[in-house]
Amino acid sequence: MKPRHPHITKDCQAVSDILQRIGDKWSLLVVQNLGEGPQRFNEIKHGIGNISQKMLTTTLRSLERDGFVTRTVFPTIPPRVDYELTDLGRELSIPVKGLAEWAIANTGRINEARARFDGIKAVA
Amino acid sequence: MKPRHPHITKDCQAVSDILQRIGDKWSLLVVQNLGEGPQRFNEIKHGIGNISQKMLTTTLRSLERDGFVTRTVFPTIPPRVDYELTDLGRELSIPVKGLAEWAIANTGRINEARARFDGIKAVA
DNA sequence: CGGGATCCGTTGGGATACTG
DNA sequence: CAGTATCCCAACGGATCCCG
Repeated sequence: MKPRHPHITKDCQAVSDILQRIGDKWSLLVVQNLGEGPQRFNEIKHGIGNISQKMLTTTLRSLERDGFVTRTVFPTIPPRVDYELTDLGRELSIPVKGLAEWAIANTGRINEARARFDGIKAVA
Repeated sequence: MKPRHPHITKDCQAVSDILQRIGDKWSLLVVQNLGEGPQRFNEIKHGIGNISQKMLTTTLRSLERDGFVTRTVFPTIPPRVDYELTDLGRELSIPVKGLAEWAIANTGRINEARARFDGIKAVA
């Protein structure tokens, strides 16, 4: 009996699950931008730079749904909408920051490995 | 002057970049499985359970390219191929583990937030 | 200003069949 | 056993237009 992986499968699926949420093309950029404090729609948009309005909307809705950000509407003319990280969002950003630092520190090694691999493939 | 985000954009893109690699549907599952030691193709496949052979191949190639796993072929009949984490792969698994533990611990809160959000939407 | 709706190309990923 | 090759569908994501 005694399988080699008692519970890691379930656990890892939880991780895989959350990673598919925040690991999309924009979620982390948005979270990082909001880490500086509440921001308006276009502030985030300009902070990121090349995100389409559609994807920013979609991403913000998704983050809101998962409880990572709050959305506050001021019924003024013109309308104003502020987005802000929740406690959950800020907690999430902690382990993410750990991964972030590793990523920043090791981007070079990954690119080297990739260049090496592609070089071998090209020769072969 | 003094922009609100001096360097976080670049850094965050590095993170976003790596997350798009290992944040796909299967990479982390594979890494976790290989964390137990070297394994053969079908061992990994069965360890994960519902992954298609195509995606396992693709995922392993990708991880190999980025220098996270090594691929060792034994030219026997029938052929045998072992996959194993590299040092880089094991290093990566450390911050990932941090995120993993957070994910496992907070899956409930995310699901609650989601149920709440969807409940509100349904009423509205 | 902050979106929603629509169209459309690109990519991810599963099923199946074939190969060394 | 460990792939490769092909087909095919669904989801992602950008562009554009419209609305309160």
